Amino acid sequence: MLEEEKKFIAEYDASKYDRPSVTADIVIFTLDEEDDLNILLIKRNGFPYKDHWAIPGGFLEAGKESVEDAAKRELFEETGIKDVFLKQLYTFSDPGRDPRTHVISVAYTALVPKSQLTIRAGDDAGDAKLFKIKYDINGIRFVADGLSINETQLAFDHAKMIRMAITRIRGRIDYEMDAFSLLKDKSSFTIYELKRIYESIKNTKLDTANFRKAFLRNYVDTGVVEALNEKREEKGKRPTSLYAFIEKERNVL
Amino acid sequence: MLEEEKKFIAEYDASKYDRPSVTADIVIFTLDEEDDLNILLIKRNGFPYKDHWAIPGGFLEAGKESVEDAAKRELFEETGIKDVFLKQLYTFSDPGRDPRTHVISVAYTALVPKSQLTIRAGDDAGDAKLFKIKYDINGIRFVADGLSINETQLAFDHAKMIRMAITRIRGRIDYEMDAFSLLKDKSSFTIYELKRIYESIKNTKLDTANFRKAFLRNYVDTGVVEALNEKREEKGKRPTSLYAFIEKERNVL
DNA sequence: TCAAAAGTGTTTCCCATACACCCATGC
DNA sequence: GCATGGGTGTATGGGAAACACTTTTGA
Repeated sequence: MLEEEKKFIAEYDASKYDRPSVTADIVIFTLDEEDDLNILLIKRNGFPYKDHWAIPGGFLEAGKESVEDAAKRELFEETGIKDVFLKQLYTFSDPGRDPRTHVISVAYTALVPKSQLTIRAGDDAGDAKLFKIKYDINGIRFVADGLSINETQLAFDHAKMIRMAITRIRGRIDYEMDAFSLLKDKSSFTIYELKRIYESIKNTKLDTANFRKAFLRNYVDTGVVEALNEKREEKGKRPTSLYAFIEKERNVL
Repeated sequence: MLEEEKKFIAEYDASKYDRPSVTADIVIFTLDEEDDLNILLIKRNGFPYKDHWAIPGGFLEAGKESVEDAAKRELFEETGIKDVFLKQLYTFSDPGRDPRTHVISVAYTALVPKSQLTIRAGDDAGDAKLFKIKYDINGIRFVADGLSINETQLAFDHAKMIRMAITRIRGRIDYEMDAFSLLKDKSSFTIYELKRIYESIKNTKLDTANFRKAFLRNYVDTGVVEALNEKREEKGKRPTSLYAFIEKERNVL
């Protein structure tokens, strides 16, 4: 590096430009016992939007971490989860979206099997809960034991983030491997477990025969999934063939 | 709003959290006279990466504008273009990606017909040029009259941004309406002009008959494109039917 | 009459969809 | 037996790909 350049950088005064605050926010999807799509919301402890429900997230520690690392850190603090599928969704940056100051939020999507989730209310959250996602004419509703929240009641522009995350995941599921992230056990699952994940995300019923054929063609024949020569037995049912997902490097796009 | 909340916001001290700088960077694609895909690069006037080529961009004026508005402002300053198709690509936030300080860059993609581009070197740029995008075994090269730049020579992580932008646009072109943005005249174009755009972006040759059928089915039959009952005559060629793109609200996803 | 580009028709194959039907298990 | 869910076979239709062919123009 040139001397001149070293000098420039040493004397660089970042404060001459106004800087925004930056947060990482995470839309965490999971499936509940009934195979319905759920989302994790936390109840805000402080202002603004005190006592409103929101998606988890927190401020970037500038100079120390990337926003994705901040998201991972927050995710771990909020849910105890590590090594999770985290996908950048969109960056929200309207100057007025947070009443305190200009806050830019980079939203991420995480797909997590419920068995791996440890939900706990952190410092900033009075409560943390999984909510079923229900669709009606007025938009999306979030439902958990007794509680029913309309999307307009969420903090900040979090409803927009969630809507975007649902749209995105639905669009991606057919040609990406996102669905596998929601399996309880990626290295031993049945076609029908995977099918139920697809159905929950797309909010439709799928044909068994056709799903099976697509599964074999797209995943097994291409080597993404390996057929284990084992069966899982459950009472009252015919034993089911098991498959294993071969983990690959994940693309950030 | 509660009194308590008002007080909280009034007394909120944003400076207690370290904040990063934020920039908007723009990958501007266009087609040249030979229908090759081009990208706009500027030569940096100041440190860091002085005299290196980079994609245009600039700092967000925090509190005054969204990052997208900053991108539009920079785009106008650099190219004289307004009302352009701008798509958020990805947010880059590694703490070390800029030697000055932690700089988070939100990258955007713009597709602009060359006829609408007014290229001029701005305050921060010693030079601004359109470069042909060439692919070889070593990656991408950028070529303009005499100049040939390897992707590793670009400033910051801009090579990564460009590669991502190309991948994204290729993936989107078949099911989005991005290609229309590159037409000289969206309200009067031929099938073959559109076909050449597809070919440049995908870097392949397409079959005339099949492209025509897909065009009629996907765009004309769905009302996205209207068949004008006019023909454009050019010497030496059979007259070509003209079509008009019906502009719709654009989705940010 | 020839080159160049516009435009048409046909055939083949793959795949999505629909749906009827058979299989293995526990009770 | 029958309910439950696992698993198979087949018929249909539409679209993608390949390609041979015709049309209109200017030179």
